[in-house]
Amino acid sequence: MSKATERPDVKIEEAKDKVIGAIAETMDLYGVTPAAANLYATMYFEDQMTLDEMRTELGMSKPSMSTSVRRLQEIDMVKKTYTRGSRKHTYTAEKNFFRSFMAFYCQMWEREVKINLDAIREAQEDFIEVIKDSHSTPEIVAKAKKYYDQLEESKTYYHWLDDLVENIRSGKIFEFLPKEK
Amino acid sequence: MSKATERPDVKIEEAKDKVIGAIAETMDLYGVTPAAANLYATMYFEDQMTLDEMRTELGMSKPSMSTSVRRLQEIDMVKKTYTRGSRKHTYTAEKNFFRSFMAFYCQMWEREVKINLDAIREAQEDFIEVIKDSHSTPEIVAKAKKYYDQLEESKTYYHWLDDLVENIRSGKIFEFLPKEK
DNA sequence: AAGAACGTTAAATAAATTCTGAACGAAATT
DNA sequence: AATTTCGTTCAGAATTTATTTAACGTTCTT
Repeated sequence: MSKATERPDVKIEEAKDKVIGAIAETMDLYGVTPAAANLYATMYFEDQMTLDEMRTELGMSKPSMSTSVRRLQEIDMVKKTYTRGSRKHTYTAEKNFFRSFMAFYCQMWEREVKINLDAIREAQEDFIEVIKDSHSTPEIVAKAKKYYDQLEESKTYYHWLDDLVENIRSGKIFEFLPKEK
Repeated sequence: MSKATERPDVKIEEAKDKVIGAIAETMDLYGVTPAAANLYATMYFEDQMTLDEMRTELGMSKPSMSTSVRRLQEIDMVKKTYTRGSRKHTYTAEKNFFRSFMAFYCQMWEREVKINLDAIREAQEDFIEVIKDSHSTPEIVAKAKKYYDQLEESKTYYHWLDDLVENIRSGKIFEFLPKEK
């Protein structure tokens, strides 16, 4: 069976599937399950979907769709939409990849900054105590100083990352890197 | 047993462990296994390590260290170092987080751009064929046009991402976002 | 108020990853 | 050449993660 003689409606679905496959494949970077990745990619071509539509479209269980769509909402790649009349919840995919990018990475990077800076602050306090401790041998003090400085140095990176997040959130990044070339 | 009366050398190890825990925790974002994350975080405080040192330090098997260190090399977070005299391979962790950041994200984003742009190109060709196909009904043609335009629109994002990668690789990003504030 | 429609939770099953022990191969030492 | 050292590959075990079936609670409909 040759592709050239294929019915147009079938050909459309196959073309969509190529893109759906690519999006889903690269979404592992976003730390979502395959089900969630496939779901988002499928929704990318749909206006809005209900849980039941998702289930029939992807051939998966309803709880699976329920948890997947919740995860996608957490990273702001899917929004719940109000549809009057219908009792079923409807959801739409964020189709603007710039917004998906911004929402996801800002969230993740902020988490990275917070967790690491908190740990660094605690550790640096400990190192200072060791340095001031009269029981510490000169070797121990030297070691503590070395680690303290290494952490101090690394803070530059986390502050930079924080700055990056801010510039992405505010849209200022697009002054430097315009969307259109 | 109170922390205040703790021996300095023990206190140093505990302080290090706080940071090791934080780094390892946030490294899930980098798509590495827990073993690899722990290994990198441990190596962050070491000059260089051999496989056997890793094994004893983390209390894991040698094959596990071998695969972990290979994965870390793939994303340029660990480099193999030549140590004369020793037959054992030695490895050092990339301690400059800017370089880790750049290497990892540029690699991942380039992959995302390539996979998706390839799929988009193929799909757009298909949509054009459908549009030109005399067997296509007006509804089918309209649908194909809609999808074609949606993909065309999304290409802006991938080109921007490609541009971002380029500016990170070249270091030009730091003209806009300096490392030191 | 009873019943149906929805979505979620919980427990279980299934699937995929990760890790280990054993065997292997290459390189160096004796 | 034989033996040891070192790193990797491979097959299986163990753990974790993802998914499903079944039951539950809520809200709407009649």
